[in-house]
Amino acid sequence: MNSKRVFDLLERISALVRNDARRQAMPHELQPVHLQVLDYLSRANRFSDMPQAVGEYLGLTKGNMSQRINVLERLALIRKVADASDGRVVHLALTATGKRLLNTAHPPPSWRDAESLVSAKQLRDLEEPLAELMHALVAANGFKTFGQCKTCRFHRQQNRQPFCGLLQVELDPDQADRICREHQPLAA
Amino acid sequence: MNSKRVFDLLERISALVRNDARRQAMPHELQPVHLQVLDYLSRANRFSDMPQAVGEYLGLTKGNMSQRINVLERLALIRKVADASDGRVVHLALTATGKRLLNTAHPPPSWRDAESLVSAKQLRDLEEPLAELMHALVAANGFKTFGQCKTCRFHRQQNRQPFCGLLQVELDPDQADRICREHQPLAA
DNA sequence: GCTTTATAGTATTGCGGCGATACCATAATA
DNA sequence: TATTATGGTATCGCCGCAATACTATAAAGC
Repeated sequence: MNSKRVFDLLERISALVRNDARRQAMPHELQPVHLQVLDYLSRANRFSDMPQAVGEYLGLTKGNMSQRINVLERLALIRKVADASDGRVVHLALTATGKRLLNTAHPPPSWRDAESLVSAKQLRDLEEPLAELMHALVAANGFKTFGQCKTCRFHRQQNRQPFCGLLQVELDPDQADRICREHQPLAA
Repeated sequence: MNSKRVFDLLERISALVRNDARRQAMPHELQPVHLQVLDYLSRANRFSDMPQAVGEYLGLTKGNMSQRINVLERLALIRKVADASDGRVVHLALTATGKRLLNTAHPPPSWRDAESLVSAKQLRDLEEPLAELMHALVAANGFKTFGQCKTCRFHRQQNRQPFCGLLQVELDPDQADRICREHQPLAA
C-alpha cells in the first residue's frame, strides 16, 4: 500500500511550497491564497473570471472570495469590470501591476531552485499521473474540472472560429487556451 | 516549460486535499494542521518527537507549535512526557484516542476515493519523482530532510542492533523505521 | 565553579484567512 | 406581478500563524 506514501509526499511538498509562498508573499502584504487567485485569473476565460468561479476553483466560499478580492483590488492588483448583460456579475482582470507581481512571485523561489535540481525527465514523468490523480480527486469531491477550454467535450470549430457547444457562443481564439469553469473532459 | 504545469497540478491537488482535510477535521474541533501533527508524531522516532522537531518538519515556528500541541493535549489526543536527561525537552506521544482519530481521519476521504480511481501503476510511477522533487525542495529551502532512520548515511548495525553513528547510540529495532530529524541522505 | 551563551518551550499580541449567516440586487421563472 | 434563484457583499467569530518577550535548563568559556 504505497498510496499512503504518495499522500505523505504530496502533503509535505505542498507544505514546503505553501510556506515558501507565504514568505514570498508577505513583503507584498499578501498571503499565498492571493497569489493563487492572481494566477487563476491570469488563466481564466471570460466565463470563469468572476469571484464565484475563483472560489469554486480554489474550494473556498464566495464570502471568503469577496474579501480576498477586496484586498487585491485595494492593492490595485486586479480591476473589477461590470458584466454588460448581467448586472449581478463582475469580471476580474489583472492590472499591469498584478501581472508583474505574479511573474515575480509565482511560483515561489524555492520551486524555481528545485526545478533546476530535478531532471526534466522526472518532471515530465510527473505530469500525466498527477493530472489523473487531480481528476480523481476532483471527481471524489464532486467539484468541477476547470480544464482548458479547447480540451472540453463541447469545444468545436465553426466558421474558422473556436465555438462553445454548451453555451452556444463563438469564442475569441485566445479564450480557447484559457481555463473554463464549465469545462467537461472528454468521455473516458 | 512544463515545470509550471507540474507546479499548477501540485498546487491544485494540495488545495483539494487540504480543503477536504478541513471538512474532515472540523467535526473533531480540529484543523488540518492538527492531523498533520498527529500523523508526524505517529511516525517520529525518539529524537524527533518534540515540539520543535514537529515545527521543523511542517515548516512552522515553535511558538505556533506550542499552541497546536496545547490544543491536542487538551483534547487528550497526545500526551507530554518529560525527557529523562534533559529537563528542557518534552516528548510527545499519541494517546489511544489520538491513534484512533488519526486512522479514521487521515488521509481524508476524498483521497481514499481518488486512490481507487487511479491505477496502482500510476501511483507507483509518482513515488520516485515526487520523492526527488521533495528533496530538491527541501534542499532549496535549506531544511532538514527528515527521512527514515534506516535510510540515513549514519545508520549502521552494531551488536545485531541498529545503531546511529551520528548520535552514537544504539536504537530499538522499531525506531529504525521511524522518521528522524537528524536524518541525512546517502551522498548522491 | 561561576558567568555567559545557547537551546526547548511558553505566554501574549496582532494580523488576517476562512466559514457561517444574514443580507442586497438583479435575473429567471411561474 | 410575485416567487424563487443566483452573484455578490457585510458582519461576526474562530483560530492558525508570526513576532516578540520571557522562563528554565543545559552547555561553554573563563
